[in-house]
Amino acid sequence: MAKLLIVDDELPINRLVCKNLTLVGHECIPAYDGVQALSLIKSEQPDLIILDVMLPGISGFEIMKLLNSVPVIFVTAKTGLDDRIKGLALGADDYIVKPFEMAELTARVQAVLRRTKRDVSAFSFDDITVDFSSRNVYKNGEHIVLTPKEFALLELLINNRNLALSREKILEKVWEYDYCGDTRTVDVHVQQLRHKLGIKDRIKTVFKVGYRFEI
Amino acid sequence: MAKLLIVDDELPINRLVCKNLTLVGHECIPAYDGVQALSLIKSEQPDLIILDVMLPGISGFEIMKLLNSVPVIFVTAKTGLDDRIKGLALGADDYIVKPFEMAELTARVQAVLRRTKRDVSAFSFDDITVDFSSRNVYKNGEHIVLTPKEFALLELLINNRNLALSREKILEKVWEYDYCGDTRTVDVHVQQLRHKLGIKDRIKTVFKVGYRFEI
DNA sequence: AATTTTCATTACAATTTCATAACATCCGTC
DNA sequence: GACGGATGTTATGAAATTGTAATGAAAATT
Repeated sequence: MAKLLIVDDELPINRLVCKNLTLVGHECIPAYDGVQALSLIKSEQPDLIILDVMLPGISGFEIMKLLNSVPVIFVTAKTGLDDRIKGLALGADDYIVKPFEMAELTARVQAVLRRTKRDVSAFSFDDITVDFSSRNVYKNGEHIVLTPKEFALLELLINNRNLALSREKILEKVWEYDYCGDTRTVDVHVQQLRHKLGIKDRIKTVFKVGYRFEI
Repeated sequence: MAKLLIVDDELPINRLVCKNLTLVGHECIPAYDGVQALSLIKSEQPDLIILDVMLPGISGFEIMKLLNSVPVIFVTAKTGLDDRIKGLALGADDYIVKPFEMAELTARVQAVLRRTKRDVSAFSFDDITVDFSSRNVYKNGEHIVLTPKEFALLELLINNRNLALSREKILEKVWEYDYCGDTRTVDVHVQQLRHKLGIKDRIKTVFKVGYRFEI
């Protein structure tokens, strides 16, 4: 999960990009012109900027000249070679030409985030942070040690937050598919999670069904 | 300026790429198939690899899976979205589609080299210094002798610090790609590193998964 | 060829995980 | 409020996983 600044003056495109990148877990801040972008870069300190070249007022190229260390993916309608080279020469981390497929944009975003080490595939709620890439969990900055089953269960709950998960479903996903154990096993692990994380009301019991992680 | 490995089985293209990149001041080493590429990566330790996907023998994708920290620019004739995403997901630093203009390739090479500029030929933590260029390790100024496997493992851990690395991933990267050994081998080498470097708590075990180097 | 070094494998010890059981408490229904 | 089933809580021992040291084969060096 990373904080992204989406700079594009075309409202529908900006919306679409934001929506898609939010869906894969990022926080997206839209900006619709160069001046707004510069101000948001200062105040929000995004991890990555997706920057349209053609902007009212200050152009994308000029914005990039003012940047220092923030990674940038350039977006433009121009397919001319000069523009691409200009973008890369200015220090862009990547370049994508309109019209582009959303899948390609998200792939490029992930690639840039990975190599600039700015991606923190983490999930936070209350005073708890779950870092999936390092498999660490913190509560108030303090490290919480989870066993493999506990971590897998927490991961499942987070990925299906606000959904009621049946014990059977949980068994199927966290344990082996054909595992034929007591469903009470699930209960015990849920209690363990509640205890270790100190969250009583986030993991709700759905009577006669299973559990639901509410956020 | 930099040492580049050009991997392409089509002789004229390989020649052309080499020629152009040599003209802008790089040292170019050509490779014409996957096996040759792997061997040259080991012996020459290039700063950047330009990698064609379609190769006789081992594919470009498979080569990339085995790489650790060397930057890669993918070259392919396929314009399909899947291939592009696959390349980026595997950790490619850039992607270029045939046929491409030489000016664009050289621009992308410069861009990748600029942002991967490895000014850190050494890595230090606690009382330990790891010098990657000379492959020396010091603890309190005292020289620590590491075997090749141990050094490769340490390098992998440092390059992926604060990430949970699975035993399979470690085997894949440090050992040969088709090596089919006991995963306990990884454990033994990790213990050896912990012992030699005198770091017990830096290399954490991630139960049921593998290890994580914390810094 | 002899010596040294590297390293995969093995066996066993130490540790961790986790399913189960046993009992306590809660919930909905009557 | 009483009942029965469902869930919360805690403890325990077996099983799985990892730590450790030793061994001998293979590779590298002399």
